[in-house]
Amino acid sequence: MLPSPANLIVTVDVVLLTLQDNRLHVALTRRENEPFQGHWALPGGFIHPQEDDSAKAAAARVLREKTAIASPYLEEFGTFSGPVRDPRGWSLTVVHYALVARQVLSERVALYPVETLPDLPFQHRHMIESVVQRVRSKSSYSSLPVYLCPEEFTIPELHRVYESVLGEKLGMANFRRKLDDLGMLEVVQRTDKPNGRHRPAQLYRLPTHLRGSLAVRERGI
Amino acid sequence: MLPSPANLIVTVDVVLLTLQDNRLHVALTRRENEPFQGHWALPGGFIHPQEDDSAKAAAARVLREKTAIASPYLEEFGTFSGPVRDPRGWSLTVVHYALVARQVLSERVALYPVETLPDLPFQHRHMIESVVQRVRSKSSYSSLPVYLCPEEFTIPELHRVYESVLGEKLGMANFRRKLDDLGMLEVVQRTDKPNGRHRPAQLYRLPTHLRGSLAVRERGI
DNA sequence: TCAATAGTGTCTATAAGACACTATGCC
DNA sequence: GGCATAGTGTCTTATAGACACTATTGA
Repeated sequence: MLPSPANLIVTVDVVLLTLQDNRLHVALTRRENEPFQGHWALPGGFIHPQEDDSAKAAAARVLREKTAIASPYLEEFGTFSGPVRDPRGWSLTVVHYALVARQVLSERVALYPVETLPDLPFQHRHMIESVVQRVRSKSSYSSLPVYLCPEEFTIPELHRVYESVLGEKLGMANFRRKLDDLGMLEVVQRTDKPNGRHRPAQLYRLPTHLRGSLAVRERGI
Repeated sequence: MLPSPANLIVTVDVVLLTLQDNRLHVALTRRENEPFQGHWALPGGFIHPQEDDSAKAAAARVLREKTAIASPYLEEFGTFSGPVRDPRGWSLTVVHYALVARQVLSERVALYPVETLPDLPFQHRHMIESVVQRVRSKSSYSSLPVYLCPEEFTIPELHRVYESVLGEKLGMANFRRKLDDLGMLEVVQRTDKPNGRHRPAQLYRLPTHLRGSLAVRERGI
């Protein structure tokens, strides 16, 4: 058996999601090269065997290079492959997804609401829709949405994040019971003065053993 | 940007699972080529861009060629990649898994209990263990184990299959309620005479709209 | 009628949802 | 004290598990 043919195109793509105005947005960048030069597309690129220890490492590198973001949560979603999705020939891409809190973005990055995407090459629209579905599904039984919050957050904040991602109202009392159950909260003492004219909420962060990973519940959020 | 380097090895592997004596077994084949010629390994091979419409199609072809099995359920698991897992160089493999009812196997295929695997190259052991974990997890809230049954099956049979995969006892009354809830049963009239000297169980099959896919429950089996 | 397995009805325990209540901080 | 948001207690309802019961077949 011979090594795999040289005409097989192997890339990684990253679906980077964040919340803006309580709605999921995806980060798109302008393509610098042909094909589709100048078009919006997912941040993506070739695997560099000399630099990358794995497809996931390649995705992290590509994300860093194209958006200057290092996400605390990055996971493989799956592959998309076939003879027609890239005009250059048979291609395979390993799609990853990442979640970050809203933050300052470089000028070469645009955020689009996941419901109203522009035309995108390489089946990127399909990838984004599939990832969003997976993220909604996983959010319904895990701590995943915490990665859409800043490092320190309050329960009311996290509550709004869950409601935004899932698109439904969640009772606060049950929500707290389930967060307890997930063991995903570590108390943080406030150092700053809260700003409202009302009772300030307790600050929390993700405990060390959960950073970059998920806590999961059998019976949902 | 240039096409991806030719020294990148891209393959597919298939973890084919079946039940034997109420225990999960994985199908292994003898490698025909170097490296590791003659060793047991997962059925796998290169993607053939001329023949294969996708990585999944490549996996189905490889499975057919190496084991003569066409599984009713075949799904992508994920990728394994890096510079060291294949002695020939940086490699990426798209791992798939398939479930079949126990059946006659060609002589070139051996079934090993997933708990007692031989030494395997290419991180195949790790892949099998990860897939088994995923299959157990998915079985706990979906119709997945039905693909370990023959096309027509009884509820007591399916019950034993679930118990074997999950490794725990399940109450029959609840089990039936949940199967109903999944909508995964279509009544089949028996044509043959049942063989025991006791009440024969009703035969069922998967309804057409579920063949090759899954029914899922929010609250588990 | 018996043996053996198939299949059901129902009681109890647990967890989810709803919602009213109390707590706390700032003005 | 009043307002605004944080956080809790508790009642009701839905679902899961246990287990005893009935059903159906062949001998």
